[in-house]
Amino acid sequence: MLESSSIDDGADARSEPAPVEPFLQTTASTSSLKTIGSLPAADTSNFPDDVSAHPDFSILDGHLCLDTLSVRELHQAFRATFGRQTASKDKLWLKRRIAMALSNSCQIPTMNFLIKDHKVTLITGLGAHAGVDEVPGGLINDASSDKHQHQIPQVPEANVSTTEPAANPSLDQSLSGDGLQSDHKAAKRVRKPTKRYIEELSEIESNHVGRRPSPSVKMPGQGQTLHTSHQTSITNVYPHAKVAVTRLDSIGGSGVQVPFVSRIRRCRPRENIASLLPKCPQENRESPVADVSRLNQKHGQEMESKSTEGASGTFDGVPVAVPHLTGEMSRKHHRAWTLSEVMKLVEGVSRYGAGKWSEIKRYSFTSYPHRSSVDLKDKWRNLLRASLAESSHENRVSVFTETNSGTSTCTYIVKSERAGRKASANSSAYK
DNA sequence: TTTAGGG
DNA sequence: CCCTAAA
Repeated sequence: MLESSSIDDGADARSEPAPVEPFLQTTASTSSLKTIGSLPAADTSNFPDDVSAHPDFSILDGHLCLDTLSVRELHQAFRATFGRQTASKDKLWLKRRIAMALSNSCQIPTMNFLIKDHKVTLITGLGAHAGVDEVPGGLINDASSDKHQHQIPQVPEANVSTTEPAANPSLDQSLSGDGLQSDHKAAKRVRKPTKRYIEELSEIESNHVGRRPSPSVKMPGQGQTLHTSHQTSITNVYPHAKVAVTRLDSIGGSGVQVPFVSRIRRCRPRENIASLLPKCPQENRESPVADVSRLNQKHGQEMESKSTEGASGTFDGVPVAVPHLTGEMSRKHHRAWTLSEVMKLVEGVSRYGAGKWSEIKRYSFTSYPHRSSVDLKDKWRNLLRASLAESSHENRVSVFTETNSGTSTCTYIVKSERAGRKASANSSAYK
């Protein structure tokens, strides 16, 4: 799972992985749970007191791996966690209960820790979100100043809000800065739990009493987190909390947790995928799906770099071979977003407003028939998330410039982005 | 149908 | 990307 992140961005060698990777590997993912569990908490004692000062972490330090504990030890842990005894002898239940409580008590704001030089340092929130307010504007400016001169070359960030003042309140909120976290939450449309959610809950309940759920309770979401090499969330340092079926809400690291259990995807008999992509022939009938997708991904990347003038629709009929899935479950073939697509999207958002996905799709993505309006929405959300996550662990490089009028300090915010798909470097100067 | 948001 | 509730 770790490799997948490095496959995504092939040329990632420059991103100084040296200080961080070993740390991650020893504590986070690659080493097995047993190894860590049997270690007498030596690993965790490396953490500064900021972390272990939290009451529940002291417990967690001692019992990193609940799997190895006996029932009696589990009882102790339970009592330490909940402050009361329990009569249950169900090991699984105990583990779940403890792990759930532990993970729920981890209210540590994940964005405020920086792992660097083998240490976890606490970022005292003052300037942590300095660059947030220029996310979309920076996107546009960077993209346009990079290579391409688009129809909207220097759209100031105000443009985003002036074109559609009322249409994108969420965007404006995220532009306006820090105090938005609660407001943003409140602005979200309330949503009642889905059927699947209910099913999962009931399934958990039934598993509490009965037999083991299934031997393959995999770590949820190991592969899709946004961590870059410079920062990782605290919760990721303790992957053994896998027993806790919770999942961080990823927007802004707000720490909202939601019960979650991985489950096999329900297969949906898709009608005919050929109608989506008119040009795809019937060839890859039984070709290995993974290989084909990898290849096509590469293909897309190359096209992206080749068609730097972009936007001219050279991409339309790229014969991306869609693997016609043999039989039941299928999925739209993953197509990596090209730079021109992203730029189109950004431009469209700035023109029609975030949320007008159908319009953007209609007017700006006529040459990209494979991108639905939902795709646009998803991509935009990902971009926002990425830039949010990024803005919290950007590296500041101060440059002192000697001028005749005096010495001015200019702090460049160099984004430690690895894929480098959108903004590569954003600069903001202050005195 | 479109949008928003969780998975 | 997928799925689905709301609008």
